[in-house]
Amino acid sequence: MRYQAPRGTEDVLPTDSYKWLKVESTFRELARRYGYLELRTPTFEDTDVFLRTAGETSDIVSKEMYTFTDKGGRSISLKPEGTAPAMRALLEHNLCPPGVVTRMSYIIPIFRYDRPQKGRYREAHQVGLELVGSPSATADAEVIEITVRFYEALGITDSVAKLNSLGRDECRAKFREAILQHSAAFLADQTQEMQDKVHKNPLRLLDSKDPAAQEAIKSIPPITDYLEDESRARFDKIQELLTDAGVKFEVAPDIVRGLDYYTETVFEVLSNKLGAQSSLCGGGRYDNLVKDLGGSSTPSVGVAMGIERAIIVMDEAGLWDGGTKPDVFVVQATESAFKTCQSLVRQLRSQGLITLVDIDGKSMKSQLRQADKSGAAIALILGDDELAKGSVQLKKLGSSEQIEVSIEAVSQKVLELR
RNA sequence: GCGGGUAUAGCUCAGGGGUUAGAGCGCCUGACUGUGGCUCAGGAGGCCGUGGGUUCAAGACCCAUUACCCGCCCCA
Repeated sequence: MRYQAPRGTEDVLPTDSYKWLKVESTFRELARRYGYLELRTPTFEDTDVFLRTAGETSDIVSKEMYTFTDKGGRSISLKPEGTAPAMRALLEHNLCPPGVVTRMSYIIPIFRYDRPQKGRYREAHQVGLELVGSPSATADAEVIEITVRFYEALGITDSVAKLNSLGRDECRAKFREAILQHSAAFLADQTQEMQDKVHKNPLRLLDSKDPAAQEAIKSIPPITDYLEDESRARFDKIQELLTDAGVKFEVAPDIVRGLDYYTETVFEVLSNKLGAQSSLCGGGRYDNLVKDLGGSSTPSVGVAMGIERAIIVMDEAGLWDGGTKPDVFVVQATESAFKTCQSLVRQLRSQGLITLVDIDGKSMKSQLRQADKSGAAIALILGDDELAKGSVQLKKLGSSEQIEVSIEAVSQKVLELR
């Protein structure tokens, strides 16, 4: 136990990786059906990509990035989130000119230097979607719908999609003002750090877990009361579209998100199985991000879903149907059967059957134990008697049924019975 | 970054100053000829997280450190 994985990172062991494959393949299949093509971007980016987009007031960018200077003197950061790099790539390759709608997906590691906890790691993984270039409410609804379908497909049923609108610049300014007014008395008692935080971004007060903060903001009307007509109309339209699509959601004024680039729509899916971390995913509309990166105005909406968090919730809900099991284990009963066993194994594998065989010359008893432990559905036993008859014993593990089949017919028989 | 808890076998955990550190599960071997699971018998496997200190004596007490867990913060 000399070396350990670095703090906040984890190994996915061979016995658990099927969970990751399940989450990723479920996501890929869903993305495929909605026409989202996969984008792959580098693990690190110029630090500016994040400074220009996620915002100075976000903790993620201001204090949680893995930033270093490379040997060429460039400031580099491991990516703490996926949207800004995705937009950088689109811009760089000219894939989002005005008027063009682009759908893309990604599966990435993210890095944040934070104190690890249940559901919170220094290296985490996300699957995400970006619907780029559309200002319409239908786009927001599409992304939210896919998100909810994703969790449905994984069997996660007790989580709730929460939806809010942060409006645009003008109404948000008015709302910030209202928060500051209502919370002035509360803030006076707070630490300097807290005061600074709220003054930089008053919205952050809304999702505070501090009961005193909750009390202070109780009397503030929801932000949706401040929305301009256009934003109001979009928010209503999204809800209508989601309702039509049979997507369950709740409107939640306390959903504000931690990245500064969001405009209007924001949403999360929450679960109570994640300890202090309640959100399974987060997303929203980011109409200014591409412009912030030096492109033309490109209204867009996206979502990022945590893989580890989905797995935690599925673990606790007992939603796994087990990993990959071998179809068949070939047991060599006598020494002289070695070559025939080997060729039988090759034959089975060429048929696409997951086939295991002992490689250490263990006793037959041991081989059958291995077969049992492996979870193989069938054991094929081959010794001198079978060699003479050109047959094998086919044993259904889990029952004690055993039949003799000719060696020519054995692949077919295993395919039928596995 | 702040506060609290935990660290003993592959896993879950006992042992709380005094010989060679234990249990359950798991693993390996065997119970006469070529048959797994159940049972029984035997066996392997421990820098008692790491470093220092106190003591005749430390797995145990003290300090530090690292990791994990729980809260704050933050969020995937």
